[in-house]
Amino acid sequence: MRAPEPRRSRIKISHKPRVSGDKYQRILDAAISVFAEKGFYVARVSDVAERASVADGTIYLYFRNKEELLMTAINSAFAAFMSRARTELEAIASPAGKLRRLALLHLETLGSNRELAIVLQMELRQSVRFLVPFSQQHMVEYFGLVRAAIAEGQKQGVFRSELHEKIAANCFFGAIDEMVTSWVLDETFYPLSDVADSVADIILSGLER
Amino acid sequence: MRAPEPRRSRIKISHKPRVSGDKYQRILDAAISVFAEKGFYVARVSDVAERASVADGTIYLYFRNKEELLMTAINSAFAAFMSRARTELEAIASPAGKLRRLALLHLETLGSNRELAIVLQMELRQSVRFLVPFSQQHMVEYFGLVRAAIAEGQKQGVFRSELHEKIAANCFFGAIDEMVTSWVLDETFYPLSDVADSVADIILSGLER
Amino acid sequence: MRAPEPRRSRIKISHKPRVSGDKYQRILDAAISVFAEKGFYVARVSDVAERASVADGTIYLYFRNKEELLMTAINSAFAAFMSRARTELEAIASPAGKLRRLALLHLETLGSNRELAIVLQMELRQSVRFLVPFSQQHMVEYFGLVRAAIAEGQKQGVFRSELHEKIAANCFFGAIDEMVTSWVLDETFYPLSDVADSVADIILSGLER
Amino acid sequence: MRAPEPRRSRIKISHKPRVSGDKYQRILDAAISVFAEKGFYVARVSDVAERASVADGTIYLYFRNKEELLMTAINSAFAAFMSRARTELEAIASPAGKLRRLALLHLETLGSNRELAIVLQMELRQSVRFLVPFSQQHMVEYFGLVRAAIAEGQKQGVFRSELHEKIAANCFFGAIDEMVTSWVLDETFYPLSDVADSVADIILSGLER
DNA sequence: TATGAATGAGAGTTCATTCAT
DNA sequence: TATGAATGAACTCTCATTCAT
Repeated sequence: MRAPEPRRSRIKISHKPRVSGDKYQRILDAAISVFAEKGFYVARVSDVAERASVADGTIYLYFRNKEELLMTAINSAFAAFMSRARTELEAIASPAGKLRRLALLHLETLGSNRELAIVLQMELRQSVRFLVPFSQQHMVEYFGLVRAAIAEGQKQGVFRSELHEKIAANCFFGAIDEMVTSWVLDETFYPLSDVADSVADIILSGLER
Repeated sequence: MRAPEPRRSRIKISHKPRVSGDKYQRILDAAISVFAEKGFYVARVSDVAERASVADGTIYLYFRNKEELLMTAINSAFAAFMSRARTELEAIASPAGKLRRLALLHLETLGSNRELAIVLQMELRQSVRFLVPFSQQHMVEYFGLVRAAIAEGQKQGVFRSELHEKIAANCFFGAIDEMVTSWVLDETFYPLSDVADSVADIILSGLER
Repeated sequence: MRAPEPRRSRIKISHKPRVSGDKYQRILDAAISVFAEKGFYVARVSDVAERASVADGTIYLYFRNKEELLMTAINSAFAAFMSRARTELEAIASPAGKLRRLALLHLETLGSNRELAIVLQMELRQSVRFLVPFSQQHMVEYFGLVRAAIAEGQKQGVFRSELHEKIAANCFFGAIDEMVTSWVLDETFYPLSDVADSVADIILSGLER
Repeated sequence: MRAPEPRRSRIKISHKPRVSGDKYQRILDAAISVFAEKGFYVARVSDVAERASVADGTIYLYFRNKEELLMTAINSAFAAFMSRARTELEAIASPAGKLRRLALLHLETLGSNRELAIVLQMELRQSVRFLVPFSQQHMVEYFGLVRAAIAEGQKQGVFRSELHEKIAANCFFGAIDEMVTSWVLDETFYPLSDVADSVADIILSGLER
């Protein structure tokens, strides 16, 4: 994902490496960090600016408003995850293997970026309700991967066919998601990815005939 | 839970039936309703007052501030649920039966009170992070019920003993929780309790040896 | 014109004399005064609040925003003038007498309230262009009085009938208006109403056959 | 009026034809246009820059600040008008003829440049109050022409000598000015210069003995 | 000369909370 | 107990101006 030109600027061709790209990413990182720490509504735009070592006004060169800053932060993180997930899952044949891989990927990704995990657990949920359906789209995509694997497993006869595919997907996602939540709230920062196998084990046992 | 005296009241013995209890509960109901609709931060105290047909200032006779209003609303709802859950579970012997009953109770309760469901899904999570550990306590209690049932099942040999009890509890809770979330976000309001069996089925199959 | 209830308040019946009316008028007066001194755009809302001895937020109990504050200030002043003008002109039979009276009234009113004069000279003009056609309406009414008198004079044969009524009205108004402007800009505060006769004399001589 | 060197330019002798003059004038034109459209305070410097196809910063090479940009724009337009007016009036002998010519010139000039008319009607007035007495000077000069003609007419006995020369000048100017204002606000863009004769007729009749 | 990304002071406005009634 | 007008701290966002390139 390329850092865009500042919003107000007219297009210009520059021979020197852009520094703005740097700023754009710094603001995004600072946003994740600050929103994770304080929550979207409690965080002030100037907190983000300060953490990004940027003037308040600079943020508005890149983002229309505070909300867009949150959305962009969430989306770019989510998009990166989905792109990786899609690629990795393609290489795996068995539905169970796919789900197992997805669980690991999910927990690894968030387990290695606690701030992002917090923002996704807390703010994404809010944004799904209130803000643009933009972010809802990501969840739909994610669930798409899960449901496809489950449906395929049912067709192949390895998963119980009497289960409703959507309910099963919710159980799968919910179980993983709750691991993240409890990890986020936990004081002792054990490696989140360690539990991936256990979770996958329970859910897959529940799905398999 | 008893409706308390307004905070600032001077000591006074009244022979008239309390109308304050009425107002107290109306404010609490209005709070759930408004917070569900707009979210805690977007909702204004005056919105709650208006929905409760009460003056803005009246709210501060019963609650120290906006935050306490949220906490109290969440807690009173949660306490009611936990009290019922505890009672009902006592009457059930088998660990699997307990979990099955809990799933149904959880989904029935929230499925019959959408606004409450929304507040718990969205605001409880936030409050667990930021506000008093007060609300965290409830979660701990809830998980206590789940973990006790799982541990008992393992001791009885009906649940696989190699599973980490806490992880299993997370899977159970997460699966149910995600059903609520997806129901809350779903446009089509199907009866949430209908899925209780399916969810319990998947998770229990995953737990049972 | 009655001072309205604060905007946010729910209707309430009070037996005590309202103090808010006091505040409403104080804010309006302060607005005229501050806008006269600094101009609408340079004046800060907090300047108005300070001059009215009121908190910043109080202004927003009575006015939706800064612009509405200006509009209301202008309109209430203008409405008072127009109401008086209409009444007085009714009592006068001859068209020339009416115009002469109007000139005096105009110059007396503004000459005795320099701040109002400034706001009308400077801000009304702007508002006529940019803001609601609300304020334009007032000008149309004023010109209505002038044009009616001119038309009547032409019908009676005392004013030259070859003159375009609208152009004549513009000359009349423009001459008076310019007297106000030059008085507003002048350092020496001579009584503005003193020049009413001279101005009326010149214009009426120009109109009469 | 010569386009000056950009303010911060280092001394340098250039053999190439000046393009800067081009930019200087483009900025001035853009300023008139944008200020006419939005008003001085609502217009942003970047609006002017955009309309002049120039970078924001470039404007500050030629003008100290936004205010100076307005003042210069007004002054250069006014100066051009005054220079032409002075020349033309010299060639006319009779005071009445001079005033008649001035009315036509005024209405022709503004009638053929609506944007300039708007800026002068709206912004000049403001600037006369708040900004440098710089612009006031122009008005004084203009009035000087009018008053000289009136005084001369009184000396020659063609204008009524009992009239106060300054009041008469105000009537003359106010009448013309109001024609411009009403034309500016009017939707139907009739030729402004067409009314010059009528206006001059009314005022001169008022002045003549 | 020219650019436009960056700055940051400062504006309008909101709203949780108070307190006189 | 109850009210709601009043408060003012604090927020988001704008935009004139600067300066490194």
